[in-house]
Order: sequence, then structure tokens, then C-alpha cells
Amino acid sequence: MTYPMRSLNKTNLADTAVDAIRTEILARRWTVGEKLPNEATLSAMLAVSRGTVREAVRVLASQGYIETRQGSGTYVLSTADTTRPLTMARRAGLRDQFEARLALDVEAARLAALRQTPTMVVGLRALLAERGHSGGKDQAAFIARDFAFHKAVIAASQNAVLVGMYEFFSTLIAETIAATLEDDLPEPDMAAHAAIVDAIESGEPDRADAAVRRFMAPVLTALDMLLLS
Amino acid sequence: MTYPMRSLNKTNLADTAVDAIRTEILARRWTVGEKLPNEATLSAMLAVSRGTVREAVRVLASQGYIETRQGSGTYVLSTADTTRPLTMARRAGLRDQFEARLALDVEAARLAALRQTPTMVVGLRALLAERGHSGGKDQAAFIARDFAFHKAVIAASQNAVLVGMYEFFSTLIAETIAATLEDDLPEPDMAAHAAIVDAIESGEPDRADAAVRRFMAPVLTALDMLLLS
DNA sequence: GTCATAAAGTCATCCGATGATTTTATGACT
DNA sequence: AGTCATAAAATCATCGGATGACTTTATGAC
Repeated sequence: MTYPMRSLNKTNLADTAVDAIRTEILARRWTVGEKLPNEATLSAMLAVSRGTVREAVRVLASQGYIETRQGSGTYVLSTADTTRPLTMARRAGLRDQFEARLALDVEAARLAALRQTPTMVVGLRALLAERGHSGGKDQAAFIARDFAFHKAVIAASQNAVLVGMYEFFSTLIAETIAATLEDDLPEPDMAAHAAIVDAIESGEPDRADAAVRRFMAPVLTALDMLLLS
Repeated sequence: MTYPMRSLNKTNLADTAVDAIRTEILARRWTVGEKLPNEATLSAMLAVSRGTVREAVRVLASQGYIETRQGSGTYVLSTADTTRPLTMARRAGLRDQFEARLALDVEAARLAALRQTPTMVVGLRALLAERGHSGGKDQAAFIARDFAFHKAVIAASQNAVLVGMYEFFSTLIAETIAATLEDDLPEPDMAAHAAIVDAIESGEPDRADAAVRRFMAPVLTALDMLLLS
């Protein structure tokens, strides 16, 4: 079984055009607000068809670099990158992804402890009870309940950015694991979960911080073992 | 003077196609690794030309959702929503953005301490010396040097995800500040900067953690004062 | 000088055709 | 039956041309 290389393989014309135009934009060849050459000219400059130019232009527009106005032209919107971090995250290794998620996890727990209320804690305990223990027939349902609990912990931070990022990384990590690892990583037990809620309830951010790190430590060491094999 | 709406105005067919396909992907219509219908079929399904389908497909490919393989087909790479966390982060408040960046900052410093080497520390100290103190004529240059130092600290974590995210949040926060606040937030002094490098050099993650939090604490309290006014 | 109109410029969309690459089917040969 | 080279089919990649929609600019009457 051979796996195809995915990184620096042969590239198609449209992607080459994207790189070429983006490089010029980042090099400030056109200032913000300035008009790019029209499609026909770009087509000639890059020696590709107009359709290919359009594909490249649309990609750059979707990434916030430029904006097309029908009947007028194509204009530079920004010379700063926005979407690269997340595509970067996608291509990164599992260890890096875990570390990033842990960063969000820890900070969310700290904030949750600071902003904790009795109702919030009751809600978390309810979700944890509903989650139950691992052993069961419907594995997918258990994973969903487990995820619901963790998401609630993050939501307790009352920080929309952390919530959004956490969801993204969770999905990403789940996919990476499914794609690379067959073995299951160790699932922290009920006590470890409860410890997080207890720490949040205590209102002490350092304690919440430590609880999350203790929670994740076995998973990370297991991951390292798997990655080294 | 009237300004055109830019958000939910009339949209072109290609963007509509992008949304339609992305929605299906996020709804798990096709699982990861599964093949999408071919261009002709998509063209018929969406009632747009094949060229338009290609533009949409290429946008989604550039965002990491799918991958096209010539001669084979188009396949789902990931169902993790990349656009939502970004737009969410953009719309979020400055406090949320700062908290998210702090999360990355702290974790990066911890990892940097764990993976610290003499050469790395020397490099950080050199950047810090080059950065110098604030008072000067060329404010922009100083900000650039300051940013270079902080980015180097993150890079010392040797985690590509943290680096990418940190850059994103930094520009985001800079834009938000420029758009909302005129007043400058307090700039941590040289001692606070040096404390971070010292902590990393010590190799103790907890110390690095604390140093970063001490570094950011005055900025956060000042921010709270500004936001409350 | 103003303003309606025409003309030119530009992106949006469609269609058809050909090439490149991968996958699958075929069939000969052992 | 199994293996392997070859042909055929499927699919994306790229090209060129044509038409429509929209914006900007030029024109000319008043």
C-alpha cells in the first residue's frame, strides 16, 4: 500500500496563479484599494487562460485579499493574511493540535472558575451525570454526550472565541485521529471529569488550570508513545 | 454619501455554490474521504455552469474542506468549519480576543520552557535587546520589533498551530484596537519582557506560565477600565 | 455647466472542446 | 484461476470563444 505525497507535489496552474498573485499582493505591488489588472491582462501576464485566472482570483477573494466588483474591476482589500492559520492547523501534526486545544481548554477552565455561578455548576454536573460511563453499546452516542459536557465547560468561560476555536479543534482532532490512529487513546474516567467541575466550583483559576492539565496528561503521554512507535 | 452594504447583498452564483456545497459538507452529507459528485453532476444539481462549479470547488479546496484529484474525483478532507471560528473571533469583543491570545501565549511559553535550548535563549535575548525601549520617534518600527520578539517566543514552542493562531489574533487585536480605542494600552516594560525569557531559560513551565500572566495582567485590567467607561 | 445618453471597459456566466491523469474493464498468457 | 499488459472509461485541468450584466467614462445636447 502506497500513500501519495500531499505536500509539495506537482501543482496545478490555478494554484500557481494564486501563489503568484498573492506574492505580488504581499509584496505591496498594489496598495490597498488599488485596482489589479483586468482578467485578460492577468491571463496574458501569467500565461494561463482567463478561466484559470478567475479561479485564482476567486480563491484570493475568498481569503479576503481582494474583492471583485462586476463592471469595475478587482481591488486589493488587505495585505494581511487571515485564513492561513486554520489551514495551517489542519496540516499540522496531532501533537500540535492537541497542544493548541489544551491551551484553549485550560484558559476556558480558568475563566469558568472566575465566572462560576451555582446554576452553571448544577448544569455541568447534570451533563456529567447524563454522560455516564464509557462501557456501552452505542459508542457514538457516548462520544456525543462526552463532547456536550466538554463544550459546556468551555461555554462556561463565557468567551465566544474560545468556544468557536474549541469546536474547530475538536472536530479537527477527531478527524486526524480517525485518519491516523486505529488505537483508542485513554479515556479519562469519571473522577477526572468531576475534578474539573469541582475546581470550577471552587472559583480558583489555578485549581481549574491544574485539573484540566491533570485530565489531559495521560492522553498526551499515550499520544507520544503512539507517535514514537 | 451613501455606502453600499457589503454583507448580505446580492451574491453571485459561485459564492452561492460555495455556500451550498459547504453546507452539505458540514451537514455530513458525505463523510470524510468520500467522493463528491463529479463536476457535470454538481453543475446540474446546482443549476450552474461547470466553470462556476469549478470556481466553487477550488475555493472549498483552498479552505481545506475538499481535495480534487485529477482523473479520480473530488473528495471530502474535513468537515470542520473553518470560517465560523474566524468570523466569530472577528465579531467578538476585545476582551474575548485578548483572553484567547493569552491562552495561546501561556501555552507557548510553557512549551518553550520545556523545549528550551541555549541557542534559542540567546536568540530571544538578542531580539529583546534589539527591541530596545519604547520612547522613540519611529513608533511603527518599535511595534514591529516588539512583535518580532513576541512572535519568537511563540515560535520557541515549536508548535506551528500556536504560531499561526497567535499571528492571527495579533493582527485581529491590532485592527480592533485601531477601530475602537484611541488610547494606548499600557506597554509592559523591559523587565517584564526579560522575565519571560528568564522563565523559559529556567525550563520550568509553571514559571513561564506565571511570567506571561504577570506580563499581561496590567494590560487586561487597563482594558477592563476602558471597556467600563 | 449640467445632465441624459451612448460607448467602452470589466467581471459574471455559459458552452464546447481537448489534454492529462486515474481508475476500471478487457483479454491474452501462464 | 491468477497475473499482467493494454484499452477503455471516467474525471479533473485547461483552453478559447461568446453573451450578459454592471460600472465607468466619454459624448453631446441643452
